[in-house]
Amino acid sequence: MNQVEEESLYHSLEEEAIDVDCLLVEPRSDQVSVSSVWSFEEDNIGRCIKTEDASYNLGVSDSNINLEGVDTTKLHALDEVGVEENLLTANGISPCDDYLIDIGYVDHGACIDYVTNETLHVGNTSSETGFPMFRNNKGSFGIQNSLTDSIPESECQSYFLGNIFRTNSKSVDKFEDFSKSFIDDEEEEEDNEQRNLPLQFAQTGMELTPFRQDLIPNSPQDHNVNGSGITHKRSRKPTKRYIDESSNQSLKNCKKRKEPSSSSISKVKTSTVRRVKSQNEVKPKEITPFSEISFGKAIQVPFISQCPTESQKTTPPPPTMMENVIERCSSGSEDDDSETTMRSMTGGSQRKLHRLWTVSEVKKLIDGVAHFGVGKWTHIKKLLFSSSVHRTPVDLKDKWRNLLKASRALKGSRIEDEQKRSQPWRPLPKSILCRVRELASTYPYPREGNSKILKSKYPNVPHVSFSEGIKGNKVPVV
DNA sequence: GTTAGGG
DNA sequence: CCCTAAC
Repeated sequence: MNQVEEESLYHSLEEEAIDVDCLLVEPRSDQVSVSSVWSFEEDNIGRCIKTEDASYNLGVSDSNINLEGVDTTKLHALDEVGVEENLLTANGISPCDDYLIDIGYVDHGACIDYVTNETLHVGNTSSETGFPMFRNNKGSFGIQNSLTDSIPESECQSYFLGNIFRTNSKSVDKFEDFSKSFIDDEEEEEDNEQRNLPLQFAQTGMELTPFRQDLIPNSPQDHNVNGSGITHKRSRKPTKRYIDESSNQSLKNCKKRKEPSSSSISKVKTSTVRRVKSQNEVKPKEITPFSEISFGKAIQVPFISQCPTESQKTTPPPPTMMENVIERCSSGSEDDDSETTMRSMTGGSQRKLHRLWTVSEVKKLIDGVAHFGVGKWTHIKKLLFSSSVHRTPVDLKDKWRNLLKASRALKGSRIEDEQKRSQPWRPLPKSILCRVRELASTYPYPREGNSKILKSKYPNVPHVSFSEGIKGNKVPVV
């Protein structure tokens, strides 16, 4: 292809890209946008985009949508059947209620997915479609249920067991805990926030980004009309943190616009995020003229350069939501009777949920220390705290440290009854503290009176009383 | 990846 | 609970 041809092609592509961009930034005009997209694609299939791409952007993974048999019927069905029916969950919750009100474009994609994919099955849905709302909590879970309506229940269960608890290889009991925690979980407000995610997500245009990417740089022969055998990596839904940061970002941008001199697109540094490992890279974004000054819309992914030579950066996939899911799943289990949900919002970075240590947890920890010794936090975690996911080995270590402190304090002031008054914040039974003290003498915490405390004293001591019998395997020979 | 220790 | 150095 010579250069002239290339240029003309790029030029036309550029125009069409602009059109699409207009579509993309108007997520609320539901019917129009969807049908327009299809007609657009119908017209330009030869050059610009292949069916797979379109379905990709609409959330259809294994698309039955052909251009010839264009889906007027399907789209009709979409309108007539009623999306809510399709998405109604097994437990009666319709997760799309909220979505459908607000989202429009993205949701239509999702709905098309359901309507057209007659051969949809769980594995496909989960692993390949990457349906943006899937990895969420309740809502997405419900969606998943809806997808599996026609599927044997065992299959669904096996799916969840296989995927959610893949690493831990839990029993079905865990699954029950898991699902229970979805049903009667405690944090309503977080749920609400999460439900709002797709709205913002749609408005940011994040999900729509690949559409334009597919549109621009590829040469015609790259567009496989059949779209067979091409797997796309799909952009994921941004995490809550991402949304927060983006919101802050957009607020900043809005402020800058209001301020007198807003001539240049200032490089707004991302608000200081303490945990850098969540690579939510928020790039400075240009506010498109279409965007309202609202949270989500202000941070739409800009259609930066329509020049095809400049490769557009893909928006970084936000970190997985699995962590959240797992945390939720564990929250229903065992001893989380008293669990405070203090969230300190320090500048956008969220602290981990502060969960008070229950007595049973402390007992387990002490047991573990008695069995494995101090410092074997991962062993203790794996064996005794495997069910409570939110307790990390570091947590165990910290707790043990605090217990030691407490036990020393107890030793100092020998007034046991006044425990409640002197230490109202620690309603630990004195028996436990006594045990901690005993263990502390036998298993001296590293560097904390390490050398002072009886190095010579071999731990054949009476600390066994708590859990009947140490198996004698790991006695710390000092 | 784990642990210790300071914050 | 977070962070980080040290291992």
